[in-house]
Amino acid sequence: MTETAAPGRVLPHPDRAEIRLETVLHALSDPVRLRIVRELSTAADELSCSRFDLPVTKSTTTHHFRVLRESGVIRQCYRGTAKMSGLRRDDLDDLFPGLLDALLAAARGQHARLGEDT
Amino acid sequence: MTETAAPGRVLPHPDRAEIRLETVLHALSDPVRLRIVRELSTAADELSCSRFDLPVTKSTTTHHFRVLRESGVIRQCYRGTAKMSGLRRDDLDDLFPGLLDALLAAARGQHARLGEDT
DNA sequence: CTCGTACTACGAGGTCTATCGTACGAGCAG
DNA sequence: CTGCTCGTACGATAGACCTCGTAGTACGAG
Repeated sequence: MTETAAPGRVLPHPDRAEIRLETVLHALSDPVRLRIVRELSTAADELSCSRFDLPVTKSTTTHHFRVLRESGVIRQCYRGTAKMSGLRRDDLDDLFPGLLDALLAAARGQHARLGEDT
Repeated sequence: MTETAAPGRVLPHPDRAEIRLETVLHALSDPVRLRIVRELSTAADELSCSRFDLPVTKSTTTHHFRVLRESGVIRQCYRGTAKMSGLRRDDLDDLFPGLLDALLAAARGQHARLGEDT
């Protein structure tokens, strides 16, 4: 196939320089999204959206993944019908050194402390 | 006056154990509040609300300080008519080790990079 | 007591967000 | 081609949020 990709099959991401701290923090201030990021961080590779067992419908899941992608927290691409997602560690570490690690540690710590779902 | 204190003169703060990461991140996802915290972090001591020159009205300023206090990011107390505010470094460092420093570094870095107001 | 300053409380307007349901497109297995 | 699964788009709704203006309370100075 010579064409680039099917329409709607290409996903817009912000450039590294366009990533803003407030937007990232806002993206992570939602419990569902924080949980996605936490699970994503433990996975060695990228994960498909359907790998997650979230307490919301599929529509809402799509919405949350988009917020994460548009804020620059994750990178997404299609692989067949599956949409793979992975953390943008390199970009985030470059922009905000140590922030992602501290954030993930805090998220895991709180999760262990309060032991909510998942 | 026989009553304990004037109404509204006592400020409710969340206990350390009640501070939630999502709430903290949400509190810091607003540019005005992030700026308050950034200025607060450079001050050796506590500051009064009127020390800040924010691009919003006083009503809105009160609102933002309350969000920060109720999320557990800052501690506030009255000193005469002035309301003093200070970061809850000890509590935050205990709950989320390294997070506050990484956050402040990220905020300063972005501020230096983009050079917005203030 | 009176006044000025510092901050708050309340209500309103406009915007954003999270959530859902339903209907649809893209790819893969028969 | 026919289904099946994965994910999207769109519309709707209810709630939260930022902002403001006005009116009011607490404290200290004169």
